[in-house]
Amino acid sequence: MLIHELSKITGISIHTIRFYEKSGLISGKRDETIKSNNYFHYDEETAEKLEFITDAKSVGFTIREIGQIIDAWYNKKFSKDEKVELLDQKLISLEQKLKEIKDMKKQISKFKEDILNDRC
Amino acid sequence: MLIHELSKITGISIHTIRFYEKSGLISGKRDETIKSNNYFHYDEETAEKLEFITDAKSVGFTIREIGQIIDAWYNKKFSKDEKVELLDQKLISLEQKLKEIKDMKKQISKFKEDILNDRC
DNA sequence: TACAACATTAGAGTATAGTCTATACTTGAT
DNA sequence: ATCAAGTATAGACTATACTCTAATGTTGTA
Repeated sequence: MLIHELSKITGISIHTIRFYEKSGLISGKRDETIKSNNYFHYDEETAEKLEFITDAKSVGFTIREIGQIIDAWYNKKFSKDEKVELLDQKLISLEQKLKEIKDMKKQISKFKEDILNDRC
Repeated sequence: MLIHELSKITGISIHTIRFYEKSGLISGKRDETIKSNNYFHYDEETAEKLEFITDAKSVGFTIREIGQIIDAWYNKKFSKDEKVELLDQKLISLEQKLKEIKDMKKQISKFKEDILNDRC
């Protein structure tokens, strides 16, 4: 599929898709049999990656981190050990975020109780 | 205390403290009895706010959101109902973040299993 | 009194993550 | 053939959250 359709099915703007392409998160392929244009073609896998990117952004991973995770998943360049180590790191950082959010929930709940009980 | 000490006890740079001051998150008081300078004076409460800001930033709240929470907590301008409603909103958004992170943990764990079992 | 260490403001610079514009070429329907 | 709609690249612009520099004034200790 071309970028327009990829944008339509993922809900991500064409500009943003191009930005992710430039950032190395995804990569369309050029059809060498077509000489008249330079259009990028995208597959289902790219659509999956874009969905992952959306989720990963919302948990606070940076573009660089998301690139690393995608590489660990799709890229042949890295050894099994390297991939597993990277994913383990990310799991640890997610565990940390989980704890921070739970603590923040407690803190804000306490704020709320104090307000309800006129303690401030 | 002056900004240097506030920086030292919170571990937040003077530049960043001034940035938070300009952003309205904290506000030092000028000592009107001292005519010779314009120095800001900070209290323990400000140090507490800065600690809160650090925690809130790390769970992904923006400066604007953090300002709202601090206002709900310290500011007399808002009604009890307004304050509670804001904090409830933030609790809901934390609950959402919690879910997203748990889902991401599952997804990355699955990636990891697939790599360990040579399914990719 | 000298001077290092502290304080202030204004504004410039940086990094991240987009978002948009300009220019130009290609494709597909009429 | 025309022309709207799609595609590509380069680069400008924006927002957020700092981070730093310059210029200038104040304070405290030797």
